Order: sequence, then structure tokens, then C-alpha cells
Amino acid sequence: MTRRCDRRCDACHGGSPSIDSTMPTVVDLLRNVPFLAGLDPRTLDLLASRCVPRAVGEGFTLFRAGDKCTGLYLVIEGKVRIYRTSTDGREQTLAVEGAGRPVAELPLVDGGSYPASASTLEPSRLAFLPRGDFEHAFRSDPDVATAVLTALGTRLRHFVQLVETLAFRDVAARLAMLLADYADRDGRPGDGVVRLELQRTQEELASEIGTARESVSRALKQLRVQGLVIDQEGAQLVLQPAARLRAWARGEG
Amino acid sequence: MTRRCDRRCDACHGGSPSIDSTMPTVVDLLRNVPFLAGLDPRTLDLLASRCVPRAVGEGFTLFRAGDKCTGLYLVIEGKVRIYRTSTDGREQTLAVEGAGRPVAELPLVDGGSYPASASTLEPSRLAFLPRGDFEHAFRSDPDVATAVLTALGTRLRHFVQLVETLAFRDVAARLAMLLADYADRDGRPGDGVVRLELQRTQEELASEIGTARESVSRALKQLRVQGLVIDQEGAQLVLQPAARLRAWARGEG
DNA sequence: CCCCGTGTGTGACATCCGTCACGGCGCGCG
DNA sequence: CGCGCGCCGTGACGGATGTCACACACGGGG
Repeated sequence: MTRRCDRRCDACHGGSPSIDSTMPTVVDLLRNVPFLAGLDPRTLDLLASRCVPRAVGEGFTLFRAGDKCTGLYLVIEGKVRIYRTSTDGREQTLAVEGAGRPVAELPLVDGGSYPASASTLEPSRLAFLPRGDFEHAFRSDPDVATAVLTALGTRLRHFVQLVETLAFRDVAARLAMLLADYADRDGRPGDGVVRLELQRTQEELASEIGTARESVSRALKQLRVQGLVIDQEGAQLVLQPAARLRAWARGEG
Repeated sequence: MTRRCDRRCDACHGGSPSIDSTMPTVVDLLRNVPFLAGLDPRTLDLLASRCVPRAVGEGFTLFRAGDKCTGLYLVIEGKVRIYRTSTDGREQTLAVEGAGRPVAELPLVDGGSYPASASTLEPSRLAFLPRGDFEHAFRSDPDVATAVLTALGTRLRHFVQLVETLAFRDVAARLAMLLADYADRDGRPGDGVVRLELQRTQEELASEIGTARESVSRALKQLRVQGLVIDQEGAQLVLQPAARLRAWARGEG
């Protein structure tokens, strides 16, 4: 099934990397990518001139596990989910990358293929940097190299967390951890609690913590009984502070 | 052979590791570390002069999760297990590093603390490179930087595998995968089968695949019934080729 | 207003697996 | 030789959780 660009998609039909001056330039976009922060302006310009901006809708698949790697994606806006699929169709998401984060930096440094699949959770704007251009920048500019290095580092730490969670915690605890993460990122704190508008279906939550939809439903009830989820009306959640959620998930509750 | 003391062994904080000055020079040792292969001889000399060789016994704990990172370890000989511990005492090993592999390169690049614990599975010889020296080499020599990068890369790929395994496969399949890995590394192939001397207790295998010892015992029986483990006498295994083990683990059996 | 698709709650059930309990086996040592 | 100890095999049992089945709530179109 082919997805369409959503509105505001001028950029993705511009056949050349030339920039429409009424839009924010690609350089402007890259400037807001922490991954590249600290690069000197000239290299930034250079990179920007090589980047292909793309706007894609929700559910657009960037690549699949095993595909040969063609370049680096940077998330300008939106969310990209990175996941593995099992032979029987279940999915485990490995990471969700938001604005300013790189996707697929791993295969670029070791020359292998993509280790996982990636698709958008929301309509998103991305910058695509073809492999050759990336490698040139990577080799010639030590700042780019260290940027990649720290990106790999945080990814690795994230994975250690993920492994521990899958290995040790039950579904309810995993859900608590996940909600804590969301609360930190999207929640509005106030008065000893956090309000969070959850933009995920239970099906998606289930994939993120490696379980079934029904188990998420039951785990949510369990969290309500525990008082960790104070109130829930549809997607509107009132939560205990993230720290408390995490403490409970670690068994200190 | 004498078996280790218990896992929570406190002897781990043991006294000063003995340093044997009669062993081959540190440069010789480093030369055999693939991690550093390709460095030009002068930098290798420089690094070697900063390395502290250490010989430690079995069950020696190099560091624990959360410790501040003091430097990089290189495994010259032996095996180092990297693992996380849950609050209730269970352990999940994240990796086992053998000769020529670096340990703890992650916290060195991002400045954080160790994300996991590490201890030796066998008496081992290590080279310890203090943090400051590592950072200097890392910054001044691009070859060192790329070496670190590829090390992180392979670690990351390994973790993707690990996550998938934990999320999707049952104990028998995980065990089959693990045996396939061992077969590739230590097995003697011949005549359509692989002979493997397993140097691990079932307890250790259990930790590596995130389960209990008894489950490993039962899973092994299951693999025998399936014909994937053709014969077993103590630690001597006769296995189907690694590829077949992995195929079965993926559900194609 | 009805129909339908999507997302959600929940009960029933089977399965996997962790835990406890126990016995056996090999080996080193007194 | 007997004993202790580490390791392994296996039965029993219960808890967690995946699966199936179904009801309900909601919203958008005919």
C-alpha cells in the first residue's frame, strides 16, 4: 500500500536539492538537530546541500530489516518507530525516534544492512542524507564522527534498558516504565501528578513492551488499582510522577 | 576442575591482582587484539606503554553496573561476562567477551557510568587502559576512533539480536541460538554435524538466555528429541550445523 | 437511525516457565 | 570407603501471559 505525502509537501517533489527560499532552508532544519549541534557552519552547509528533504504520511515504511542501507535519516518533525518483526507476525519496537534524532546510523558505520525496520507513527518530515555524502562527512570531520559515536552510545544504553526490562519485568512493570518515559517527554506536570495525553493505541503500546493488546488492557487496570494511574478518561491519563512509576516498576512499590 | 563459588560471591572485591612481569610484552599482547589491528606501530607502542596488565582468577568482578568508569579493558586471554542483575537477584548476561575484545568502551565515549557489571568466567589476562590515556588516543588518532566505532556497532547488532530473542522466542529456541553461536566459535565441524565441548554449566547457559537452570535442562531434552542435538555425553555435544539450529529457532523446523 | 469499523474491557482457557522438592551421578577428600 | 558438594534430570504446582471469544462504546456515513 502506497502512502501519500500529506499537505505541505512541496519539498518532497522538488526534484533537485535546491531550496525554496520561502520555506525554512534545510540548513535551518539541520541546525535544530541536536545530533549535529556544534558542527561548524560550513560543514553544516555542506551537509545541508546534500540532504534530501522528505515529507511522508503516517505508517510510511522507511526501510525493512535486511535492506541494504542507502543513507542516513534525520527526523525533523514527527516520530519514527524502529522495530523487529517475528516470523509469526508479532512486532517488538526497539526505539521511537522523535525530532532531532538520527535513524539508521548503525549500518552506516559498519557497512552492514539495516538490522531492523522503521516506519512513521505520525506524518513526519525527514532529511535523508545519502550514504556516500554521509561517509565523506564522517571521514573528513571529526565532529561528525563524535556525533555519530554519541548517538550510538545513547542507543546502546537504551538497549541495555530494553533488554533488562524484557528479561526481568512483568507486563505491568514494563508498562509503568513506558508511561514514565512518555510522561517525561510529553506530560504536563502539576501538583504532584502528571497529565498525559496518550497518543498511542493499546495495540501500539503492546508492541512497544513486547506483549499482547489484552495484556496491556489488564496491566492498565492493575496500575489504576495500584494508584499509579490516578485517573483515566480515554487517552487522558493522570499519573504519579515518572520517578514513582519507575520505582514501582523496579519492585520498590 | 573446581567450580566457582556462588554468584553473589563477595570474594570478588579480592585483593590486588597479581602482575606477572615475565609475560610477553604488552605490545605483543595488543598486537593480537583485533580491536586495535591496523593501528600504526607507534600509536600501538604508545598505548601499550599506558596499559596496565592484570591477571585475575575466575569469578573476579571488574566492575558493577553504576560504577564510575575508570578505563577500558581489553581481554587478552580468558572470558569476561557482561551482565545485569535484577533487584531479586536474577541475572541476564548481555555479552561474553573473549580474547581480543574490548570491554566497557561505551561509558568511555559518552562519559557515563558502566551500564552493566562484568566479571570473569575463567582465569583471564586483561589489559587495562586508564580513562585519560584512552581519551587522548581516541581524540588524537582517527584509527582508534573508528575502532571504537566498529566495536560499538557490533555490540549494537548483538543487542538487537538479543532483544529479538528475548521478545519472540521460547526457551528451547533461545538455547538453540546460543548453541549455534558456540558451535560457530568453538565447534569442530565434520561430516554434516558439529562437535562441541560446552564449557558452561546449565546455570550459566540459563543466565545467558534469561531463564532458569531447570528450563535449560528441559529445553536440552527437547532439542535432543527434535534431533537438533544428536548426541550428548556430559559436556560433549554433537549438534546439527549451526545454520539448521538457527533455522529451527526461527520457527522453520 | 442503523451499520460498521476501530479501539477497548474482560472472562475462559491453554501454555510456558519459574520455583520447589527430590534423587542421582561423579569426584575429590578425609 | 563414605561423605560432601557441585551439577544435572525430572515431577509437581502455580502464576503470568498469550489466545480466543464476545460485549460494549464511540464516531462517521449512508
